[in-house]
Amino acid sequence: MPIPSSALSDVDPVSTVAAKFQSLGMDDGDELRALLGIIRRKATVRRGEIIAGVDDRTGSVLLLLAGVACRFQRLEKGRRHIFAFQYPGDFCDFHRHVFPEVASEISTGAITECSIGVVDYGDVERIIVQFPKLGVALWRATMLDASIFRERVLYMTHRTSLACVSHLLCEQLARLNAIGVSARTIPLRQIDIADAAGLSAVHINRTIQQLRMLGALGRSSRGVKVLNRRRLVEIAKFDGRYLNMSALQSNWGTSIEAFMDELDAWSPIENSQQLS
Amino acid sequence: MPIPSSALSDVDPVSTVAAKFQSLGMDDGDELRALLGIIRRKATVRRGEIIAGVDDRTGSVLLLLAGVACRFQRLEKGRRHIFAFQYPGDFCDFHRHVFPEVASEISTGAITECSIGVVDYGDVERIIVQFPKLGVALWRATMLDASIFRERVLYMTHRTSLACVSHLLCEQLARLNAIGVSARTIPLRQIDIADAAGLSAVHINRTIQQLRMLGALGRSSRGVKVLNRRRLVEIAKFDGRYLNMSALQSNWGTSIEAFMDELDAWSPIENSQQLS
DNA sequence: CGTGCTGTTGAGGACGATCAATGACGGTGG
DNA sequence: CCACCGTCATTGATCGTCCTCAACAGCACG
Repeated sequence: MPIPSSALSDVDPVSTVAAKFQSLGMDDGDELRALLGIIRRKATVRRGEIIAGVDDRTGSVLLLLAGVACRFQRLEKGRRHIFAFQYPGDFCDFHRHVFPEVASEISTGAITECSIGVVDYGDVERIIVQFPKLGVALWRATMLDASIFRERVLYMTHRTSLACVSHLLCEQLARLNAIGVSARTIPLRQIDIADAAGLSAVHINRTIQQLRMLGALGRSSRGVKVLNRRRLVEIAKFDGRYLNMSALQSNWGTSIEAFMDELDAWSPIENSQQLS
Repeated sequence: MPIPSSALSDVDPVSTVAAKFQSLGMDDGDELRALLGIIRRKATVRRGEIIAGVDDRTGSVLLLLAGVACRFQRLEKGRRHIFAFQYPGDFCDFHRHVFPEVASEISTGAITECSIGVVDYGDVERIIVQFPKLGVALWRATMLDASIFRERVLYMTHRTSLACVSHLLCEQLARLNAIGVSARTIPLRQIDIADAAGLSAVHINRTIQQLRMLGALGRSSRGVKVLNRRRLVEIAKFDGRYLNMSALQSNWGTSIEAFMDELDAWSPIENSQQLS
């Protein structure tokens, strides 16, 4: 039985960006080539560092090529709110160039070590004029972000922490899956989950322990280890359609059944303790 | 002393759309004329009715010309989550045309009687190609929506209900102000506020009573009556920069001081009971 | 081999949900 | 003109979730 499991640093940038574009409704045509063609250079950012800070005034758009990043805002008392997690193929900071007046407080940080592509925003404007469909695709990317955020807020507001956290984890699994990464460990600290879910780290810890007792999660020194995706999906009542990721994996979303079958094929249930 | 107070049905569609476009970084040039030129017809929707439902499959984009609308999603048990309030000049349902796969569950409803302009989405695509700057402006409109939503979520997650509700009300005042409406009554029911803030209607009621005792609000049979904006802004710690509404009123945002001075000039403090 | 970050556990308290009933108001039809 | 009814606002009481503070354990890293 093949266990597809590639680390996040192994992803191929080109195919990842292509997959992302496919999920935005573009085929791999001239637009994709044009976009890839304007990547000027690459950079590496270490875990915990800022990729794009509040005060940066460069004309560069950043495209995440490997690793996991997050868009966040600092609040008073040093707290942090994470609006979005970002994976290879995602643009980190388009908002800062398209509408800088409005998104001024938002930074992007590296959750794991990240590799990023640097693109000149002027070049983006140029190829948007050349390929109007590309402009619409980038617009759609913003709407996809909004959709993901809306769904999270729905869970934050109207569900228990158990559903909220499990849903958040399902989202990460789906997005990792969409870029060809089938790892069972999600590289997020409990603090990251807390700041994204709007809950305290203490409560996240207790919720994760509940999910462990339900057999969905396991223990892991760094990151969250998923033992049983099917159970996680059940607990979260996860329906991935809002992610529009039919491109790489038609199993998520359209048919939960097929999705779960496929998952269990390579994700044996190792642990099934009951919550007493 | 002049009391500028125009009802929402009195707003002039053209100048309102123009103001909106200005806040998106466009000048009133050919793009605006092109956009206004493709409005095919107008329609009226009564209070409480659906403007754009989940299953509507028309090729028409709707542009709110008068009234207040909201973008919402129905949840189980008949509950409703309001993602955004919409005012004249706002597009109601671009997401449904630009990225229908992802925004499928979202409807738009009329909070007050609404007048809407109907635009053919094909026409929009056509003039976007003709005026690439217009495409960017619409992209920016989506980002502005996202910014407003982010700010609300920040308050929902990290503040008390008092700050959350007062902030929500400040946002509505600012947006009304931006389209030239200086009414002191916000046409939202407590239920609407509850569904937007993610709180129960009962709790909203108690929070509003607190704001009344603090002298910020008054009583009103329908809608929320604002007695003292300055106090409301203080309570909310409202900073309107995230709305990017420098166009019509430079007083909001850039300088809270000037903003509050200007407000008090025409918003006399009628009621200043103390919270015992 | 320390040192700091991350995860874990306990106890107490505050905020907001829920349920249920009542009041106030406006619109409608007889 | 008045009776009726539905919507919206209001109030009280109880309960649960999650926060906060505080202390400690364990691991990774230098």
